[in-house]
Amino acid sequence: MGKEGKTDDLMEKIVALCKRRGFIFQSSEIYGGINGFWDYGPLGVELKRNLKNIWWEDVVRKRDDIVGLDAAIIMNPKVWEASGHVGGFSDPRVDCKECNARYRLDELPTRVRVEAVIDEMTNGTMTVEEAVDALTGGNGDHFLRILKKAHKKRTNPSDVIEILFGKCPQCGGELTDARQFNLMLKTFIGAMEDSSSVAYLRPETAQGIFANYKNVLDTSRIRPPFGIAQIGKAFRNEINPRNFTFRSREFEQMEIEFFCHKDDADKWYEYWRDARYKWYIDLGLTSSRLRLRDHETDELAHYAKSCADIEYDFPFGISELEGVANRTDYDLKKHQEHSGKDMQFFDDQTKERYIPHVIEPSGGVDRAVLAFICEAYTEDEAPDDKGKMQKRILMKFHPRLAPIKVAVFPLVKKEGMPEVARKIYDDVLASGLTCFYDEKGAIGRRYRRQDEAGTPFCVTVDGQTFEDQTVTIRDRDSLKQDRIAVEKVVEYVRERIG
RNA sequence: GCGGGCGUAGCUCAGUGGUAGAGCGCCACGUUGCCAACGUGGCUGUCGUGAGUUCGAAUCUCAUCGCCCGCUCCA
Repeated sequence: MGKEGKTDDLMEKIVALCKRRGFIFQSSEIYGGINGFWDYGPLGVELKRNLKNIWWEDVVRKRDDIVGLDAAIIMNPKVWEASGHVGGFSDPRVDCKECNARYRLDELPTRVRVEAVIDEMTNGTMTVEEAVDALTGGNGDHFLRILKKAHKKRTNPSDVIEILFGKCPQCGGELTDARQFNLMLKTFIGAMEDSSSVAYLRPETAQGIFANYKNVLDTSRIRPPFGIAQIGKAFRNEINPRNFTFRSREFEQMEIEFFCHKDDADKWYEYWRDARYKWYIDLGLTSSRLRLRDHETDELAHYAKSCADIEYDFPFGISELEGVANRTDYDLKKHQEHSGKDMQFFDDQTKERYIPHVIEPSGGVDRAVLAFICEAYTEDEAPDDKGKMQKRILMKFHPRLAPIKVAVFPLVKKEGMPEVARKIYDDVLASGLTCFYDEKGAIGRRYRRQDEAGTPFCVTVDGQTFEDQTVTIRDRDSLKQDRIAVEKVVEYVRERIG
């Protein structure tokens, strides 16, 4: 009820599966939930951890030009002043209730200002157009109409003020009260809650890297071009969290700040843009739903010279997974100004002293996890025990990402099969692969449960196991079974995980 | 933040003022021998939360929290 026409909505099915199988739960659900926060369940945490580990392996451990960092979530508030997060976004805003236009409070004229301008207009020292311009910066259709009419009819100035003041300059609608918009979550350091103890939960991980750039340079014997990588939580007090975990108030970023000479910045930008795009493809986002999009010049943030988004076509629309930006020397320069510390690098070969430019590949961990979940979600048909085709739901995770790599079953729960299966299970666990043992219910049902968990391989102990020490191993996607020696199970799986 | 829709068992939902239900699931036992099997028995709810109206509220009213859609926002 109330879901007419949406019962087969893909995103709803995915959210339902995530809960049913223990991938993702709403935070604090037993207390009615809390908007914009999510918990990862037993399968979800494995999936997310696999993704982060693969990223870390690929961008830190397998490279000699990137080092890792794990900075604190709470930093000196001056960091956020330097980065522009405190100043730029904390002005009070008012909205028009009619047309939803949003204004900074200081963009709107005060009553005194309205009185003064109308006064000038009445005296003839200002034209109607100039008056509108003075009051609204030229963007006030409603004000223009009212003032023109008032001018022609010589309306009493105080009546005009009453009509205009506190109304939307564009449509004349009612305005809301002024409200503060600051997307940083705030807390207090120490026991006293006053303005001197205010601190912020970081709204991005990048600043922790910039603030430590000098420390890393001085201690790790590394020099440009080099990168610092970090995975960590960030917090934004989003006005409207939406689309499952896609826009959350607490989220995790995986981010590289890559420092290089200005002359090499374009080259490194292109390198990282293409490398990061390929990374997602290699992990299984092979479909046409992934795309790389360069930003138009007018779309660029004030600190970026160029920027590309790696985007995924989610069931709710095309949205950004990762942004790769050429941030120039903007951030280090800002921190040099605000901290008074020299951020220059001295190249003793070229004898050049410079502030490095920064290429930033910044990805959302939760967004990537969600994209891999959406990509993996598959409905197909498989025969039941009578050969009749039944709907099957499976998660086609890349084996590297799959939360559980292998499940082990006895074909039936007797004749010593559970004991043999248990032994295989223990051996697989000891090898370091995630493994799941299940002996409950019919074999077909156990296979289907693992399909929904995205487990790529299921090993089954049957009667033949006792004759020749072999088991069947079933492929999640094709349903095909191979018969292999018991001692080859780990090797078989490892070969296919890659 | 604005407008609209919605909230009943783990899941999907029925129930429109009079004893909270179905299917699936889950658990146990038996049967069963490779893809959501069958039989028998069992488990599950502050009807999102709080207040109000009423003899009586899952049902009507208000508030609140959460979810979905469209705008808005995303430094």
